[in-house]
This record gives sequence, C-alpha cells and structure tokens, in this order.
Amino acid sequence: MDYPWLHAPAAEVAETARTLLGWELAAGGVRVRLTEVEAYAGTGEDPASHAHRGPTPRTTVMFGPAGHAYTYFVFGMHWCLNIVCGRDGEAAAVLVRAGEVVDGLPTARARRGDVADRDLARGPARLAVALGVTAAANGTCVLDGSGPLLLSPPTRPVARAEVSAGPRVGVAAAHDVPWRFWITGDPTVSPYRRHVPRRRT
DNA sequence: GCCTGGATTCCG
DNA sequence: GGAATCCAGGCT
Repeated sequence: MDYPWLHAPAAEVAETARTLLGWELAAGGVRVRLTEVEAYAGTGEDPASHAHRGPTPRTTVMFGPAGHAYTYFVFGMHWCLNIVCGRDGEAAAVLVRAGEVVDGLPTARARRGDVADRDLARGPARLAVALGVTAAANGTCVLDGSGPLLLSPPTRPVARAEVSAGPRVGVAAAHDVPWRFWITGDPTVSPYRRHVPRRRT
C-alpha cells in the first residue's frame, strides 16, 4: 500500500503527523496504535531536524522516499523511530513518540519487562523496544511488508477534535512551533519534558 | 583527530 | 538532577 498524504510537501509535515495518529505499526508480532507523534521538517526549514544542515551519512534515508523508516541511536543506549515523509529529496519525517499496544502484549512485555500496560510503548525509545526496532529497520519500507515494520490504517479513526498539539519534547530549537500531536487524554501519551541542557563537566 | 552534546530513560 | 552500552557532526 501507499498513502498519498505521506508524500505531501515537507512544509505540510505537521498535518501528516496529525494524520498518523490512530494508525497502527506492527513489527515482530507486536502491534501498536499511534497515540503521540512529532513532525520534523527538512533542510533549512527546521532547526530541530537532524536534516536541518543538509544530508549526512546518518540522515540519508530522510532524503529518500516517504514511507520508509528512519531509526537512529541516541544517548548511547536508545533507538528512536521515524517515518519518512515528504517528496523525494525532502527530508521531512514524523517521530513516533508513543503508542498503545493493541496486539502481542506478551511479546511486548517480554521486551520491556514488567511494566504497566500503558507504559509499554509510552515514549519513543520505549516504543522502539516494544516493537524491536533497531538499526536493522533503518531505511526499510513500512508500507509493503518488505521490512520488519508495517503501517496500517486505524482500526478506530481519530477525530480532529480528539487531537491536542504542543511543543516538541526535549527540543530546544523552535519551541514555539506546536508540532507534537497526541490523542487527548490517552494514558499512553508520554509526559511532557522541557529540553534541559546537559550540565557541563 | 578531538570534543560536544543529544528527537531518552531510569533511578535516587 | 544526574548518569548512562555510543557516536554523529562540527570544528581545529
């Protein structure tokens, strides 16, 4: 499958992110319903984007076709998962920040440990663990089943009225743009944390 | 090459 | 509030 709105121009990536709420991502026997996402625009458009200063080896897949996964390793221990958006050559992406595990609960728990159901995929790195996402998923297509991840339409659609918006989590730059979207009141949405500069040593 | 700091999480 | 499996990217 392919979805035309994934290919919307990078300037409209916020709308693309909002659209992804309620969609489901499956991997390794676990299925997650997306409850929280963040939009990142491309080169020169968004100082918070990894692609802000142009392509680099790490961000190559962000410049590729929409519908592919961009995964990256951060803080020496965590993986985060993005879905590449925009037209070819544009580097827009949507960071998948949290979800509700709707299938494969035992597998998710085996990966995440003995935590509350709502915490299984509550936060981008936790969600990556729950889905078993690592470097292996980077650059793979999430639309056609050729990779470990598969995106599918909502089982229960999310109405616009159910969606809240606010500043992105942990991002210092562009704190004024409300490019984080979540399903209002959903218990699996991660708590907001303002960016805190790391203390100098 | 070296150095900085990170789209986070967990623990104290 | 700080430390923790690293390492990308900017700068010298």
